[in-house]
Amino acid sequence: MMVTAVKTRKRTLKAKAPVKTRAAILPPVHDLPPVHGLPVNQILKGDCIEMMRSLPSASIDMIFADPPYNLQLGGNLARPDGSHVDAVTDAWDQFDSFAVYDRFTREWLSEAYRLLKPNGSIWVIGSYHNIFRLGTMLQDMGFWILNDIIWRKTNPMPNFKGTRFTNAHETLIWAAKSEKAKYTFNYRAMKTLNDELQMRSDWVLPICSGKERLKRNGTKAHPTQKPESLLYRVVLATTNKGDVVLDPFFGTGTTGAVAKRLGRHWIGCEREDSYIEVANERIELALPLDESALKTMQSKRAAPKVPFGSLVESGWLAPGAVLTDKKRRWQAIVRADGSLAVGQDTGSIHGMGTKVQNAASCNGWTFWHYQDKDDAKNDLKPIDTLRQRYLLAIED
Amino acid sequence: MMVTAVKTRKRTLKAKAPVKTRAAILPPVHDLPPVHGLPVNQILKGDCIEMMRSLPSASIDMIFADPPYNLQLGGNLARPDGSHVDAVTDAWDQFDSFAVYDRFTREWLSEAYRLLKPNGSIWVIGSYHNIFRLGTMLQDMGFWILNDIIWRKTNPMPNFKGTRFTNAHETLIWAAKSEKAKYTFNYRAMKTLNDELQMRSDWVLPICSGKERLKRNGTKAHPTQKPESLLYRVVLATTNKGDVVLDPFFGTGTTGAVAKRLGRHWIGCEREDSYIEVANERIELALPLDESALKTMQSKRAAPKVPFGSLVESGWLAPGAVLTDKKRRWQAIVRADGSLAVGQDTGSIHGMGTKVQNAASCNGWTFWHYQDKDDAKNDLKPIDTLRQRYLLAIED
DNA sequence: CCTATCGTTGAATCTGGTC
DNA sequence: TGACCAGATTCAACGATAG
Repeated sequence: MMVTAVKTRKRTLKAKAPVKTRAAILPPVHDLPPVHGLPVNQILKGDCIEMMRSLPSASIDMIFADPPYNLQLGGNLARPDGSHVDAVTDAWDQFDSFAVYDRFTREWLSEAYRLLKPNGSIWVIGSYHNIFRLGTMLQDMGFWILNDIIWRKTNPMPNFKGTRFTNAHETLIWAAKSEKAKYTFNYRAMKTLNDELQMRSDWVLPICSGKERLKRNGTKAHPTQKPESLLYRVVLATTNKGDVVLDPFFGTGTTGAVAKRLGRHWIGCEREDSYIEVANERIELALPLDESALKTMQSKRAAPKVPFGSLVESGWLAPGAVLTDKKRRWQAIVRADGSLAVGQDTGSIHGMGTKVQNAASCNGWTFWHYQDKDDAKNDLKPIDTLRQRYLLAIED
Repeated sequence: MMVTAVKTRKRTLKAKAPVKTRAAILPPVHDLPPVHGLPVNQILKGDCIEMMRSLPSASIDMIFADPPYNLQLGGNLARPDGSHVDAVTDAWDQFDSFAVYDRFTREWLSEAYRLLKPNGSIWVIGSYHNIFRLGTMLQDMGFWILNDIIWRKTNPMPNFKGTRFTNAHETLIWAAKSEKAKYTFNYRAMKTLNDELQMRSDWVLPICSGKERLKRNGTKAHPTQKPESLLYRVVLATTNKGDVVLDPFFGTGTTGAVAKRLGRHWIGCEREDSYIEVANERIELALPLDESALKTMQSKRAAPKVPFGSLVESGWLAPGAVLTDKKRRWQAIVRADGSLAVGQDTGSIHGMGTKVQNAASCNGWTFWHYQDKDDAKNDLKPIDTLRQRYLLAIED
């Protein structure tokens, strides 16, 4: 079996281009010592299992794998405005059964196990369609799970038909090769990145869009391109400078681009020519992360928004409680879902405030009041004071 | 095999207690129709698998299960043949203990599958130690996963050693009994609860602490008591009033307390006397919500259907009236039979909306607009507002 | 140049009743 | 069981265009 190494174009060639790119102007940032016996900083073209078999055992420091999710989609899906949703229907995501998917998974995970150094670690990412199978198989193969990480998307696609909860996250699993392994975890770097608080297992990051999203002929080059901010955190947390990172499902090369920026070696496996081409161009141009990408890496410390319903389900205000305005002109009953009922009319705290006053708008938090039982005087307090207390209670 | 029903104490008994509880003073608010052939609103004392075997097939609307997941951590673990399993030291033992855990899981999940009604659904909760095995087994048994939900803890325990990411979440899986099942999802109630945004798959809720955390002799009564807010959302989202909710790992009865409050029947399985005692006391004190508070915002799907023709024959819209789309690109004439005419073409409000836009489908109620005479500004309103008024008018 | 509005789009297991 | 059709259903971010 032949390994075809598709090298990224040489910097010297790029410098002759008529328009100087920033990559051509800037000096190379890292000067890493070479790695012997490994085809580093290349894309290996071909089936990932075969490509991995061509590499020597115990040679890789970290593996990041974004395998097919095995989505099992029904027919076409339309948005409420009638437009068509461009779904992931590529051949590479089609498997006949869980058994077929499991066999495929076991094969590439076996190679991953062999390739990892004893103290190396692996990351896999998936959704509920496949992540449970990945996790089970990791455990059965002797990997030792260190964390499951939730990527909470700030801007997920909604559930257009209102049939389920909005699927607003993906799950990553981080595992060592054994229970006793001395894996790399850059605790200090993570804490710094997170405003001096321990980095948690839930990461709030936007999906990959805008200028970061790679395009070919005006359409997305890859259906499931991951954001660089996600890989940045993964690579920074669990590798050291000069380490070798392997991505068996390289796609458009997010892992390679981030590894290059952070001074790590990378190896990618990819079958599709079109992805390889895009990835090589991208990595060649890889620069220090741009402003917007850096910004998303910092934690967001803004106070969380509190839906009125949270007060109800957390028991701060019981369904059935009576709210009034400050002058007790109107009464409203709190209902189980956090809506208010005024006579036959129902709606949100803001909507009902607007309605009873026949106003253009209304801030329900300050308009509606409740009677505090602990208060001897029959004073009314705006429900906003409950929100303040709730915020204090849930504060980290 | 005997089923021991440990009933919650009767209200009349409670009334004789020296200290009157709130539950004793208030009249019972719900009057749920009885459920025949099921020991509802009781704790079944004993092994959960045996208890579940005593219940009839296809009798349960929703199952919430918080199974133990410390089995592989070196506690006393017995193989099915009774022999002792040594503490987990290597991958083989680890695999061995997973096999035991899997067998246990398969047994109670089989019973859960049998007990669920065809359109019922199941919730399981766990951490990375066991959730992947639960998810895989659910899929292998034919359950159809609807969502995985992340309970994002606002106040998790820090990782004291700084060796990993702070484990700040737990994972829930929500699954139907089959792909085609018509499961219950109260979309509108969830949207209302979340300030008019779709409820997402990541839920931010505090852990159970403070006054809610049940104590015995000054220490926590149960090591993993779940917050009521979590169960509140689960029960409100995926059951209807009067449904039967089963919790095979009842513990201190959070599921029962919330079910009672929300007007659902509950059944709990629990082995430990101390938990049963605490749970019964707690549920006895839980206050059911009254009818009006229990009501939630209804989706249009649940509202009675209004044929467009009804608006015409009731005089809300005269034959000959002119409808347009929002941007006045197309005009349609209302005809006496409730059909629309656009030029020579005629059809339903939906059909004509579809046709003029050359779209795949169209909701005529929101597409077609009329001009309100009472409105001084020449604003167009969707004919859906007429339907809303009609619905209010015919409501008694 | 700034702001408002409109159109587009993203790993999605995405309707239900009747004939 | 499949075809038909009434009708319910979306959030955040980005880019282009208009004012």
